[in-house]
Amino acid sequence: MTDTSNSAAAERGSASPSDRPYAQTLQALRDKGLRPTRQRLALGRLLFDGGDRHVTAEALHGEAARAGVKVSLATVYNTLHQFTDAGLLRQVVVDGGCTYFDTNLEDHHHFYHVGDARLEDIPGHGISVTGLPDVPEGTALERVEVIVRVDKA
Amino acid sequence: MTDTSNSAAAERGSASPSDRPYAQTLQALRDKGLRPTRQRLALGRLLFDGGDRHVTAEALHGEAARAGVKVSLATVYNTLHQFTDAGLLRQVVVDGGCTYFDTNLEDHHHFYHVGDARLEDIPGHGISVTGLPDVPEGTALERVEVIVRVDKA
DNA sequence: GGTGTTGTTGTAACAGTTCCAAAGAGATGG
DNA sequence: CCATCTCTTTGGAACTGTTACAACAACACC
Repeated sequence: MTDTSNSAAAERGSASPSDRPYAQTLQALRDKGLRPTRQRLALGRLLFDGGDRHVTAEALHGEAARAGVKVSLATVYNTLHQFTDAGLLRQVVVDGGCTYFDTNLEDHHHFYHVGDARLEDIPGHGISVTGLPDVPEGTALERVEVIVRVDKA
Repeated sequence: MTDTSNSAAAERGSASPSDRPYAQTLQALRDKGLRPTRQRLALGRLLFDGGDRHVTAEALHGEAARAGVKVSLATVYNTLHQFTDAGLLRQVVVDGGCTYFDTNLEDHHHFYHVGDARLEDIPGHGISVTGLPDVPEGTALERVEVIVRVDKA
């Protein structure tokens, strides 16, 4: 029963990402020479379907399990790192203890909810940091991170 | 850009720090109802003698050992947290893996040297972050952290 | 299909940190 | 100075998030 290979035909994505959740992931995996395996695609869908997200490895692992996708924690870690290397995710550091991965690749900053260890994008692009001195001798700027720590009022 | 007078150094150093290195620590411990034990005083001296510092628990432990002070790692952790609670230290988060404690209590920001996992104060107080939206409903601002990640050029 | 390459997985290893129960040091009142 | 009570310190076990590893599975290619 399988003449239904239209999804394969549709893969060459130049349309909006919400259109075909896999398209973006698929393309990026190809570009990086990573095989589009069941696990990677499933995780890709969880990550990139819907809006911007901030996940930890453990959280994503649980989510996958709940969604009926059988993936090992090791694979979740591998995949998150591969996605990061492939430029599909960004790693955000806010708190010892665990690592957050952000699907929003734009230059932006975060609110960090101290109480529930949750990360939230700061909306808008109006933020700017002024008065920064030159970086130390012999170093190059990598990124400026602004983390606004907030807690329950 | 404000004038760069160092008020922390002033507050701390007006009575020549090398003179009575314990004084500040002692007083703060008293205020918090913590006994001024050998360990706490020794660590206090290592931390507050000299300029602003950024230490990890492990680093301070090693330093203490090298200085001939016998302190267990558990005590170093305890002490760092107690000092933080007492308002003598500030905890800075830059990278998973380990926790940094900063003796500089002023409102300031950091360069983070990615390569050697080292933290450095950003000199001057001219930095300001503009364009920040209001904090999310039901939360209160705790702190704005700016971390300028730099790496070997 | 065989065969080599790439992925996945469970588990062990690891690092930093915290927890814990027992021993030690400091304060307090006689 | 002793008894006693409380606060500290300590070593080691336990825990957590993460990485390493070796065996097994899946796929691509001839």
